[in-house]
Amino acid sequence: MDMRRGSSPYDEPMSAQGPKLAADPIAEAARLWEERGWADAAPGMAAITSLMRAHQIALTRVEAVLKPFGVTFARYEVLMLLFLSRRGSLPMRTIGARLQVHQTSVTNAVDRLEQAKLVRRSPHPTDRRVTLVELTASGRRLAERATESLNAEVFSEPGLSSTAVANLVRILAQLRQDSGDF
Amino acid sequence: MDMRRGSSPYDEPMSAQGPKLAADPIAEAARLWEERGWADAAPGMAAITSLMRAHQIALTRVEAVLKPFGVTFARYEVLMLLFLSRRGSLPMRTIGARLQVHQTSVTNAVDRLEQAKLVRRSPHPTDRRVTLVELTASGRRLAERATESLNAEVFSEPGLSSTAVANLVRILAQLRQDSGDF
DNA sequence: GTCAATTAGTCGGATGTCCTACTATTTACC
DNA sequence: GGTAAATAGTAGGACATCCGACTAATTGAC
Repeated sequence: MDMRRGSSPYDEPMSAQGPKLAADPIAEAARLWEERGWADAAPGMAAITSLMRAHQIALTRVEAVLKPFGVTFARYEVLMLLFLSRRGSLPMRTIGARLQVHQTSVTNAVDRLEQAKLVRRSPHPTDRRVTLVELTASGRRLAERATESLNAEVFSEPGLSSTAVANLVRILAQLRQDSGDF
Repeated sequence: MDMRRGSSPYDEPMSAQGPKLAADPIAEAARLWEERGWADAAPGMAAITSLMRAHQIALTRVEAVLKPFGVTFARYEVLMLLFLSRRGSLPMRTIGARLQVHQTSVTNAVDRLEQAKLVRRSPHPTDRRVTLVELTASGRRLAERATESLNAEVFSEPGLSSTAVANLVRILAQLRQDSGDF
């Protein structure tokens, strides 16, 4: 629920009691949850709301770095999947399964990547149902350069201590595993 | 970048050496990052990729619970912002600021909520630029019932220990704060 | 006081995601 | 072997998000 930028009373102007340097809006929301008698759900609400907001922040940072390369994060993920694969080509279906997105999202991303001549569709040699996607030379170059930018500007400095990063990855791995993610 | 459902070689079928019970694909991706000489960026990549995936999982769970109520999470957030506010009405602009979304997203959400007769637009008494949004009686009822469902089915059982939940919230608060979120 | 700058909302367009068909192939069962 | 079931991909539609542009109203500077 978030409710950011709020001081105590959500729709009242800043109280006259002082500046009150902007408390964490998610902590505020959790407090309101407790007041409503939903105390047992407050921590979970705070966790999920935090996740939503952190995702939005991370995505914005990543997209800003990728913008000069003319690709979005969704398309970058497709490029990197191909970049890191052995053969350099993958069936559409496999891309969707690896990235955990719907097949139609893959069709969409590959359409745009193909228009930008970063990937190429080609028929599977034996199974005519399958469409293979492979990087072009410029697609490979872009994947490498974009990754270097992302590594330098985002991944190397995620805005958390290395301990916090490790804990975050561990906790989220637990959550993903409980959801049957792997 | 995730690359889920992968055994070691990304585009090779499951090796003949055994079942190899599906390793964490994000851990796999981090390993590949290191192999490419990007070891210093690997933890950050893993953290951000985990965030993306965890967000997707959480959103899917939440949307599933809200579906019977006929609202999406975006619209539910608007309803709850109004539900928890004192006056029960807020300017469009304030809603966008609190939820940290673009004004046009607020226009979109309020349009749909208004069509569903869950909220109502009304003019601001003194500032004619401002449009106030307020809950209708059915909007208030829906907000309460939807929250009870969400609390019972998602927030009370986030799929993590209470310690993990507390740590997650704390770490993400750090990340949000570093990004100037509050 | 008058006109420029700011602020609030909306509209149209681009992107991404999902869902429900629908077509084309391949597999599998009798 | 021939037909039904499963699999791969695409098309169209619904939503959400952002951006840039545009209108209306309020503020502020001279």
